[in-house]
Amino acid sequence: MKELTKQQTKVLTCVEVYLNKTGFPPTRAEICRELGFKSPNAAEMHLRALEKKGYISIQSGSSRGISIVKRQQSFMGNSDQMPVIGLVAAGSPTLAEENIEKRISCDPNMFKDSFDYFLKVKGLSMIDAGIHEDDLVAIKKTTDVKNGDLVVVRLEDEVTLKYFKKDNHSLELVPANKDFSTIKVDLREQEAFVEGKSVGLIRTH
Amino acid sequence: MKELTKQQTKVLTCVEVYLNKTGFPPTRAEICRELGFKSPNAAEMHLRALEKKGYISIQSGSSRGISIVKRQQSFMGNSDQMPVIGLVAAGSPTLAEENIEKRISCDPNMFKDSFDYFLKVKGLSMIDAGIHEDDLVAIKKTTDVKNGDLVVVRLEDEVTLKYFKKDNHSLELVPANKDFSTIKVDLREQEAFVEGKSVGLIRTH
DNA sequence: TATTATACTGTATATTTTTACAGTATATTA
DNA sequence: TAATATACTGTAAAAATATACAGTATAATA
Repeated sequence: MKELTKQQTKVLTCVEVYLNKTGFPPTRAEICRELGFKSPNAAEMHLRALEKKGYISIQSGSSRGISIVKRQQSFMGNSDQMPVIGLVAAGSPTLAEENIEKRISCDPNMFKDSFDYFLKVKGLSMIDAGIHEDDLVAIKKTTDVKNGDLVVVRLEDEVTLKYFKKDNHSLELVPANKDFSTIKVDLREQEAFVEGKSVGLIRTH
Repeated sequence: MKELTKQQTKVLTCVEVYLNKTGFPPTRAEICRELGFKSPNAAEMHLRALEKKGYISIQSGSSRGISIVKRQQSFMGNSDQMPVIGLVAAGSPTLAEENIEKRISCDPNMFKDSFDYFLKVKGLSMIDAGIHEDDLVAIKKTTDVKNGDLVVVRLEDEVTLKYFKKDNHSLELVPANKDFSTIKVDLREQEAFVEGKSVGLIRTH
């Protein structure tokens, strides 16, 4: 399979996302709107290139006649088997097979933001945020977190789910339970690794 | 979900098959060709009926703007567009199109039990159960509920989400918030309709 | 028996959409 | 330095498409 240029990749992704969202492919004009092009011919040319390289096929004369031959990412019909990882006291929550308790069939885009895995909550430290033991918190792997975000942070071998509050060299990991106390870290003395942040939660009744 | 007529079923299947084959939905004319109709209006009418009954949604003004909401056959690892209904103070939470706030792509079997729709929570009456305002509670339509279940009950025009507790003729709807009081109903005097029970919850952070 | 729902045909038109053609600009390769 | 590939703008016209309107026919329902 021939390699794609940067813009061709953008267009292909745009088509995939649109298809994922609406259930039907975009028109040339819609691709332009999405990617900021001002001429439908811009989209047309990229689509032709994608067809020539075998990534899509175009039904000539049909509106929205684009079908994707080779997907970049596997959207897998909207439903992936998302892994569930136990929030173990020790160690980083890795996606290694032995840490995966089970998998749940659901859409990685069911929340506002996409996510990578579920973390199964242990303990009651976040109970006042409505987060119970055994709830599954959807975690997006990222280090881009803001104060107030619900984050997964690793301190040495300890992994914890808390509210994030950082001020210069001072990091505070704030629980939502008055019986627990805030974890305070001086980042000049101790390292802290942000593993990700919560984008949602699911609970089985 | 309302039942389909024979011809509506044919049209829905035709759309699914076409989509499966080509990757994009058919036009009215193509549906006609496929099913032997001689007027595009025949297809149009059936599509309108399918939309009204909630099986598809039609993007008005867009060519091939059909997306399938509810598939007839369920495939493995299926992902449906599950409706989200606002918990309005008055009236039964019906699946009529005007009550559907939006739809979320997810697996109807992602919880232990299957479910039919999401109910968007209003108010704080269940806060101590970790159920917050705007949480989406997955509701399975059933009247088969046990004491202690989290249920959706309708009393006259009032719909409420509470814990279920029934003893002979006495029904209690118990909140999880000390600022709210239990609703007590004598079933010999007032009717109560169990709309369904919660099988799970999702929350977007 | 009148009314309503289902299930179409047939036509027409406004709108959407594809797609061709004529250019411009820039970076890379020969 | 010329040629080539990438990456567009801008315009326009032909074709595809949605969709409204006016009918017809039939079976079920009130």
